[in-house]
Amino acid sequence: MAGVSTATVSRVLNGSDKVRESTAARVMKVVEEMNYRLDHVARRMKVKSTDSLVIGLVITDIGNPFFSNVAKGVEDVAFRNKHIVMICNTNESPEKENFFLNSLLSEKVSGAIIVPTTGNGNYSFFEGLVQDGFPMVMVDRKIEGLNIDSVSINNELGGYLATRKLIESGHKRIGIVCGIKGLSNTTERLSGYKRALQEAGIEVTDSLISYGNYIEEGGREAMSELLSLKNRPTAVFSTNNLMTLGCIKEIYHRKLSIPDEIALIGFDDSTWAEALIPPLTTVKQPGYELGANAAELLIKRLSSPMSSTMNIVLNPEMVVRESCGVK
Amino acid sequence: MAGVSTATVSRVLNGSDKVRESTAARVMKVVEEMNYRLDHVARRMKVKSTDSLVIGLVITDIGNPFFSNVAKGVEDVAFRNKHIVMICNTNESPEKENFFLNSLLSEKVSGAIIVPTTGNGNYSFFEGLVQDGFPMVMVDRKIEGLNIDSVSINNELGGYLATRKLIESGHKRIGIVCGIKGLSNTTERLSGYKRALQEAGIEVTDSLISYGNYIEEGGREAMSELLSLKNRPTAVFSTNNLMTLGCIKEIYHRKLSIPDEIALIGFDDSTWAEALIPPLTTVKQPGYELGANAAELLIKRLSSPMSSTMNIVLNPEMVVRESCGVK
DNA sequence: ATGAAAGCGCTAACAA
DNA sequence: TTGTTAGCGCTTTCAT
Repeated sequence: MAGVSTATVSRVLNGSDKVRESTAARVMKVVEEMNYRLDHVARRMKVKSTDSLVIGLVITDIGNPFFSNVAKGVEDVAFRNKHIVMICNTNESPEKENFFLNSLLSEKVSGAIIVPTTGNGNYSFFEGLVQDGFPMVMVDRKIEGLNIDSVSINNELGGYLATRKLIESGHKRIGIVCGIKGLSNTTERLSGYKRALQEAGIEVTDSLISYGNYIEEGGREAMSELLSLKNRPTAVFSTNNLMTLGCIKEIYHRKLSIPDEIALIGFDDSTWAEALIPPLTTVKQPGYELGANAAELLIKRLSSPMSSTMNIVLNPEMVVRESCGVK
Repeated sequence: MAGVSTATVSRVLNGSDKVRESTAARVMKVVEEMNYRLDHVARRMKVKSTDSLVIGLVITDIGNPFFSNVAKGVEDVAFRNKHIVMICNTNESPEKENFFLNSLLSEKVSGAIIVPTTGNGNYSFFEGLVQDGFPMVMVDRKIEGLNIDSVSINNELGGYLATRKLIESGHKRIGIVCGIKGLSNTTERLSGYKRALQEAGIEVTDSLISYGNYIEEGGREAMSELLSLKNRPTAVFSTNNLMTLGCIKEIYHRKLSIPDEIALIGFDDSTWAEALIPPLTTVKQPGYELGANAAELLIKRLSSPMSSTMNIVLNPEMVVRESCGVK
């Protein structure tokens, strides 16, 4: 319609190369007029897969504000780089994780950002993808032994800081509500907790360590266990936001007062943490930054697949409010 | 490799047609062995676009728990139907909305689920898409005059119920913190508020109506305005969860007590509503169901493009806790 | 029940 | 600077 070949149209649309200005203008005019839209799917058949302008994001729970912030960070950076993102929600199921990754591969996405479901379920599958050179970056959780980019927070430090804060407030019997056994961040937060105790000369007591699987109901049950102990803790460190909500509900249920009868520190500073009474002391995890950094890392890797992998570790920060007992 | 033509492989992989069992088995064996994966992109070049197995979701704020629940609902239903979803986050920007919709079209998605940014910014654009037969369903917000599927909640009823509850608790000066001017749900919630007042013979006072743009900071400012009134309200209805958080922070800041000095009802029952002191009374919006229904509607439409459009309206529910003053 | 072959819309190499 | 053309991997008619 513009009296030029398809090749020229392609050149104009890709803003590239040496096309005479007048020709480009003529093409663009027709493009506008007929509302022509490049077929991105056909394009992806020719272009190398790192140029697909689509990236995948596989997360474990889009309903969790922490992860939805991660998603927002990914989204924003992707948009700024003209990429679009396919979000998949695994609900911690390795089967769904496997299915989604295969789908993304079939979709010829340029790469993927992944919060792995468990430490090992799909290990050999991941390994194969890495060997095939599929660009991936792990976020929030790592898988040991896999040489790929990752962005995570210093969970050990987070666990340490929270526990130390509680110790500073005079507590000696400090319980912890852990997440899912076997996940790197669970292990790390727990080991930070232990380090703080040991440093203060407090013995680590097994019965004070409980697990809540990173969900609200689990947190409530774990807190219930802890509070049912004959010699119950005077303070508890809950290692994720959903479980913290469960903990709080259990505490209210038993009509105990925070922080006098039971001090509490959470993990993940959610918008609502400040609105609680008393306002919740938490370890702040920069979810948005986590996502944004992961997306930047992935997009960088697309253009330089050979550069050596890197692990970015963001430091968590204590947000001291009132639930831990000292201002 | 299996000694058959590509046509036969295609038939086997699509589980269709008349292929001899033994042939199919032979093909599948090779597929497994060589880890063959169908190229979904190439497939989409041949198949009609309603069979692409990809749908788009364009929402305004993935960081808002309400919308992330919507996304989760969409995701789950999509997965069950073997679809994958591309999520785009507009941040209420009509430009981004326009860009994303074009991208989705370029990606040849089967259809899209959309939370429109404003009542009219891209109206004619949407209209064009509808005329071209692009399957869309609006969720949460509607655009007047567009004949397409929608899933929303009865916002007017939500506004009415909340306000009536406050009236029942004996309040006569009731403020409202509205969302973004011009959005259908803002208007509807406000009109429910007015109806309840009128029904009770209470005059609608302009100074008691403020706007907070559906964000936390806006909610805080709106609440501040209301509380600065010489004759301030004794109760406030905040029309979304983020603004409610802002309201609460402002109330704490002024050291007022809920519900004695100021009663409060929120909109959107978030996980944390119950953990506040006093627990927050809210109008519960079924975000997950909203998303799930929208996805079901869209997927149905893909197979029957001609059936008449429908509007699904879900009813909100009051969750009475303590912040409104009566148990 | 299976194969041969056309063609989806694009980009890139080569030619002019 | 622009055009010609091959071919990306698949599905689908039409033959066989």
